[in-house]
Amino acid sequence: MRRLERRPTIIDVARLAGVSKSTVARALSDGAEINPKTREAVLAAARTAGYERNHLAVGMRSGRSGMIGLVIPDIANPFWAEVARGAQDRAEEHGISLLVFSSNWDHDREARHLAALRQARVDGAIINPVADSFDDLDRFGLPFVLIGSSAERFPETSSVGSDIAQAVRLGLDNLVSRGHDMPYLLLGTKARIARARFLRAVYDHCIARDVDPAVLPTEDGDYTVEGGRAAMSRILARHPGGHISIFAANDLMALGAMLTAREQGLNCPDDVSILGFDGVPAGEFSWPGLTTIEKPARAIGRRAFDSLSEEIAGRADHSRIYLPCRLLERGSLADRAPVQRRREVA
Amino acid sequence: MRRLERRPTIIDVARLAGVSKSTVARALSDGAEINPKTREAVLAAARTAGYERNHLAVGMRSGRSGMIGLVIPDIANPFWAEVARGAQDRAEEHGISLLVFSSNWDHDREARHLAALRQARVDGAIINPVADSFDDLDRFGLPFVLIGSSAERFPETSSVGSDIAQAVRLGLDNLVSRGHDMPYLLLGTKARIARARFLRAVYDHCIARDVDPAVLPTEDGDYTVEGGRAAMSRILARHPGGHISIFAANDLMALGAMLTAREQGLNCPDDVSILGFDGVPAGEFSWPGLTTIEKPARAIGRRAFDSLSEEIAGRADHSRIYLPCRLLERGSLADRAPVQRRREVA
DNA sequence: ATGAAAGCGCTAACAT
DNA sequence: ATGTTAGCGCTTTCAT
Repeated sequence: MRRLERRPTIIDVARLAGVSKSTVARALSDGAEINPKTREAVLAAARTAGYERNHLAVGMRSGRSGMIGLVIPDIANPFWAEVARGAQDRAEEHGISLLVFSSNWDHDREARHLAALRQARVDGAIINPVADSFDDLDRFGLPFVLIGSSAERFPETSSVGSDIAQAVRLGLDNLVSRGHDMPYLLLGTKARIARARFLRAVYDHCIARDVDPAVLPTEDGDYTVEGGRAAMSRILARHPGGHISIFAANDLMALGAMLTAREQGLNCPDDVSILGFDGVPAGEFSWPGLTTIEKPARAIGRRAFDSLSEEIAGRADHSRIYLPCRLLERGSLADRAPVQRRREVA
Repeated sequence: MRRLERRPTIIDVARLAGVSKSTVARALSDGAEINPKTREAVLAAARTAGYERNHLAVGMRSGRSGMIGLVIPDIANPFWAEVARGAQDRAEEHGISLLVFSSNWDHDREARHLAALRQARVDGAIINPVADSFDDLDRFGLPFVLIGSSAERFPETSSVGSDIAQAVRLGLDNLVSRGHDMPYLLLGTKARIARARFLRAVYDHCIARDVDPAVLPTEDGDYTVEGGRAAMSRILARHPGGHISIFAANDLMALGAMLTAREQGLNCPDDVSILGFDGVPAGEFSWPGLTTIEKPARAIGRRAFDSLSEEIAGRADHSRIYLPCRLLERGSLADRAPVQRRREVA
């Protein structure tokens, strides 16, 4: 492996192997018609030359860059980081590189990122759109797969997300089986699709269980710890007394509610039961551990990659995939015998 | 903006603007000699043509792909996710795209990722090497910057990390000022550079404070929650009685130790004081909140990008940067008046 | 099964 | 200040 100034190209390899450069190209590409013996010889020559394929040139000529984009709100958010990890794992298995962009819930940044992806000539993208209109995505012009709740807005597109309806059923049924009444719903930011999906799932479940959805006590949050604390304060102020059950639309609000409850001298789970939604790592270390519904973040990333591969290959199923969530029982939910129910109004 | 089958190229723009394609190229590139008026006209033509630069072609011709690589152990780990976020933010400001790879602490995967980066013709890379030899990095052949503890092994290379010595000083001094004796040291995985750096910083600090480092009680962990639990059990078994102070080399072990202490009926911070290291989000929600030393993860990512830019530009400072950490006081450390010290042996 | 030749979209001399 | 020309490294017809 001589140290060259110039990096070796297929021409160098061709010379070394005593063949033409098209033969080298064929040896390098997978399904090409070539004599196995010549291929071996070429590959050996490539090895001794220290040759490495120039993906820029390959991409330019073949129209396949071997890269895909991932556009998520925040790579530092544990949920999205897990999604990224799943996508990256799968991409790696397929020899695909991943370009990662954080949109920061900003419409303009997202648009710029989509443009950057196009200019990088990625083969496709996995996107959690903050855009409320289809415009930017429509203009995207490349194959893509949507992830997360906002996918709901784009019915014509392949998407991968978690099964919110199943998740809410899981949570509510667990609460009921423990002898709880309908919990306070700690909702997320208004106008966010995720909020509407959560609420609709609760409503559907109520109707299926013959409960009047209108009686559901709700409180607005904004998916942050602080929002959870504030909402909890308001719940405490309005609550008539007795055990309080909370179902938060995400873990951060649940954790915030737990902090505020404790500061007010309330014990979780004896006085307050809190059920979260997401499955963030922090829920494992709170006291008590946060019982929550875990979204399959990494699996979402993996499946999104698979769906994107289909899209790129042109096998346009345009599938909408909802992955099931699972309940993580950790101790923030009280076990209330049905007999005790009366006392809770006291 | 007509809908073309073929994506417009500079030739289309040139035709539309009535100039040659080199003029278009000049209008598009930043520091080129061109009449401002023609540039405007060309840019306008590009806009109406719906032209978007092909970065693959640009990269191929100019030798600059406009992409850099980020190789970290695990994008799903909150610390590395923050680093990634910092690097991505800065990259975005400079119009650079980020290729992200998780090495999973695996030597072979890392080597494959470095090869992939070379083949993608990235302009450079930010790397946390798991490699214990310089070989792979030496062969890398592209500008790069090291991040994290392992950088210690490669003195000739630009690196960005946290100032462990300052961090340890911060923690130990705080412990002393609260009236604690030297704490049990909960160390990380043997043979990991990070472990040695931490230990050396403690020793240095001891010597500076005229304490015999040999008396330091240590316990081995492996940077995981489980490792922290196991180590805590051993500490509990060997501890003669009285208040226990723990200084863990990372937050996960600290959190594990906290869980075990509570399970053994010990109160934190009354019976056990625990000091962590990292600043993971979970520490905010434990009970009590974990007092810890926060590493400037996002800033490390940002600075790493800046250093890499220097390397790429050829301004080879080969700087070693250590960013300061800060103490996050959250309640897992007891305030022990000096007078109380005697009781701790009781 | 292999080689020759054309060209992907762009930049960088070199002319003018 | 702008145009002309020659590739960057590769894939892909089209011959042979």
